Amino acid sequence: MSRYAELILELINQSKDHMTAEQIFLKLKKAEPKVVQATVYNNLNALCQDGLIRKLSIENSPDRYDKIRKHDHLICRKCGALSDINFEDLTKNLENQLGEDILSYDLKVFYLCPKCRGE
Amino acid sequence: MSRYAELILELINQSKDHMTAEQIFLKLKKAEPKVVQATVYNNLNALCQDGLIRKLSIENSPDRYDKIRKHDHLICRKCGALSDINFEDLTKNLENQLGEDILSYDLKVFYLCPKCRGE
DNA sequence: TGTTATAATTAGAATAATTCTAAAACAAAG
DNA sequence: CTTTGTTTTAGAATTATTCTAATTATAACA
Repeated sequence: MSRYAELILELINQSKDHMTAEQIFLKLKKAEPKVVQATVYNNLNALCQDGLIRKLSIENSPDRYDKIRKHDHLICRKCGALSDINFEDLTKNLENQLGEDILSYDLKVFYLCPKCRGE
Repeated sequence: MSRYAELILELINQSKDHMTAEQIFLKLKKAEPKVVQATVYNNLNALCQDGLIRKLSIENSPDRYDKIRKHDHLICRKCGALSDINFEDLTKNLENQLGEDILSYDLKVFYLCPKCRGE
């Protein structure tokens, strides 16, 4: 694995945020001022291919990159705040309904976060 | 609702596909040769805002637009084929786990379609 | 060590998707 | 008819991302 790929993987695994490629680039740049955007994109793609991170596509926002450990996402419809949550695993349930093996699933749950609800 | 908005809404509601803005534009153009891409984007955004359609963001593909009626999506990891499926409604289940009201959820299930599995 | 091969990185152009801007066309209301 | 507001247009602009070709770094080995 390439030098930058390791650093990027570490950044993603250590961050609680769901960073865009741009944010990852800026963060990496602090430690490695010579790095360039294309490198970040290349490595992000490679890491996705290798199954070490996953890409999250979310409406009206650039793609975000996330650790691979299985979890779901909770999103505020109003302010867009995105957080991790662990709902009970649905794999078996979904397989029963589908009647076939599933590889994975992606669950986003929309609600109003306390802050936005309070207004 | 604007002229084109109605036509676009109808196209989406009548199609079984999950069309990109580009595909909708091309389809609409057949009936309305003067229409222009920006108009399609404007109207798609307006329709989303009004809650009449929904936008689907899927990794490595432009956004797609879909009817609003609640359903889930089944996606082949290999060929990317996207189809609708109705899994049992999870709202109550998720609300129990979350302890709060949810507005909606978006569930994508990945598997290998029979064609790709067969290879 | 010098030579060759391979992989990683860079700079910057190119592309794709989408949005913006300002003007033109259209529609409705007085 | 005018005025006012909305919709549509053309095309430029922006954003996110990928591509290309050159450059640099790394490793393999004669």
